[in-house]
Amino acid sequence: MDGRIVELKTKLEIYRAMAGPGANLADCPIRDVICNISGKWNSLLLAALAEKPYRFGELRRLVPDISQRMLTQTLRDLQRDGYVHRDVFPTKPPSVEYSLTDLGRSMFEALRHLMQWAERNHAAVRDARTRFDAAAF
Amino acid sequence: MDGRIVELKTKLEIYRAMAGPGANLADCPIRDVICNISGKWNSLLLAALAEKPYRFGELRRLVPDISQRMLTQTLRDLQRDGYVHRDVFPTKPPSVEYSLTDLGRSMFEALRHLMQWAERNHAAVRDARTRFDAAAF
DNA sequence: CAGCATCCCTCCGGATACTG
DNA sequence: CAGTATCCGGAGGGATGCTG
Repeated sequence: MDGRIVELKTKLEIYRAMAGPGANLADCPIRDVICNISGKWNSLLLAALAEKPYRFGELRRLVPDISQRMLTQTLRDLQRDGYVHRDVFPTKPPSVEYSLTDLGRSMFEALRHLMQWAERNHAAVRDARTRFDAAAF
Repeated sequence: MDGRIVELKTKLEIYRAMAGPGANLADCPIRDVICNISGKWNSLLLAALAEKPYRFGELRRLVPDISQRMLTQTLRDLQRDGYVHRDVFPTKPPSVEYSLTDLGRSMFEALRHLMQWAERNHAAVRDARTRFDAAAF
């Protein structure tokens, strides 16, 4: 299946206007990047770590209703993409500190715009939603 | 300060405020908004419609490997949140045109920062990813 | 042309229990 | 303290067929 090639081509066409003519996309970056920061807890943890480094247990207390499984998994995903650095101190008992990398800080700077917009326009979105649902009947 | 710290605290405070008993995290504005633009096809369709209005079939040809089901559903979701306007022309056969609303354009302006970042730093993210996977074994 | 309906399957994410 | 391991329900999303 040549879906990837086709998709790549459409991506190029679609983003030509905003990316400029020199845009040489090696892959489909938007989905690839956005999918990994749009999880249920990702933006929240990124916001926390952008404030200051935190240890595992601190994050757990800071976000009480995240399951331990999802906290581990989300942190690993963020680390895998290079946004988060993981420091292990072989003390007894061991402690692990998480912090944003330069790449993470750079990315969060872009994400901030969207978070800011979301906070300011949340009411408008919710209004549109209820209006749409009402019109459905 | 530069407003950045304030912004981050705001987000954490929003979370803390509703982290009480019986709190529904679906009310978190950031997640509530971001979740609905972070689907598999959402950013792609938004980018397309930000270019110019399109009809249903045009979008289908523009993004060949989206299933018809997902195209319909994604457009409805975007319309529900007030980002997309749906114009029906009762011609024969009927035609439907989709376009961005003012709210949609406003939101896409914020989203663009993230998309641009993704395009520019996609290689760095992929490098980090392969490095992480290699270190695992 | 622009959808809706149906089947089906993957995988996200919560709950719970165990370990170095 | 900072994780792994396992089970499982439900939402997300693809393929196909039918309609006004």
